[in-house]
Amino acid sequence: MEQLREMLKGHQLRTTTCREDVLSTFISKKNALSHGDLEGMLGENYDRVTIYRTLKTFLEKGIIHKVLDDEGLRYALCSQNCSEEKHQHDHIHFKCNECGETNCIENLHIPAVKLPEGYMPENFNLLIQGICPKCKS
Amino acid sequence: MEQLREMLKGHQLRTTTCREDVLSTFISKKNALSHGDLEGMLGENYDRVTIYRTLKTFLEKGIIHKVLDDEGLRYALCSQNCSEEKHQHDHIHFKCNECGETNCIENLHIPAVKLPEGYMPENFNLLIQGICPKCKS
DNA sequence: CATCAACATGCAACAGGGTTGCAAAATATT
DNA sequence: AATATTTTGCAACCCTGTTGCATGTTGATG
Repeated sequence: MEQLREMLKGHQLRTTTCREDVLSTFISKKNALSHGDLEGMLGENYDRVTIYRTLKTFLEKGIIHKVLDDEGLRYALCSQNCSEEKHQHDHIHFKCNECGETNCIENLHIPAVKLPEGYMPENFNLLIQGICPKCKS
Repeated sequence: MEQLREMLKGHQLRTTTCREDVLSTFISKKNALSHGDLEGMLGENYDRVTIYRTLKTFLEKGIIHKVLDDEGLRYALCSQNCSEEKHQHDHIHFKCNECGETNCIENLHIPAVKLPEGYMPENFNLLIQGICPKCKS
């Protein structure tokens, strides 16, 4: 409750019930969530558009980041305290082909790739698909 | 011309002008293309739906594969001869933040990542964003 | 604790991506 | 040239995401 307000304030955001609810949903569910997921969970309380705008704001402020897989766009909490200026740009995501959940894998770096001459890489995004621990029987 | 027919036949596909045009567009442009890109180039000749279905067919037959970046979904030719059964599942894509083009980087493997216990990876997709050789001045 | 500017929300409307069903057209085969 | 099979175009539809504007909230100030 109180920590939600703190987090929002820390990013220069006013506290509103929608922002608190979206943020606490990201914290409790740990996997990446799409707008549709959030709408399913909170849609009776808030307008679709408000949820879109909340996500956009959180993105800009560095509270969440985009997660892409072959089904579309999702969002997940930034592990580090990212800010408007400085985003952590080195992500590994694992999508389970069984349960469909996508999770960030923390504490793991993407190994260096030596690109051909002339490429100047700025950030890396690795998506691994397979079976997650929960689903392997 | 003739090789297009051969490629289509090789995948058990009837030759139609739409398929030939889409395929030859992928061959001439080398970067990844979205449905919208193709519609822009060929849309006067073919219905949107036909282009969607062509892409879907090519995907299933292993002629093209999906490419994802933060802007959405695109498609690119499979380098190897993939088939319905066997897809090459190890892709590195480079998206230029300057010109917006996304390209496959061939002949480069994704280095092994040691995942936490319990994860069973099946395929890997690495998206690198930065500045491409053409745009670095 | 009342006031007020700045900001957030809901609503309506819209644009784009993507899918499905069905009738008409084109393909490959004989 | 005739036929079965596959493709196409069209209409209709759903989902995602955005914008403009009027109304409602927030938090800072006196």
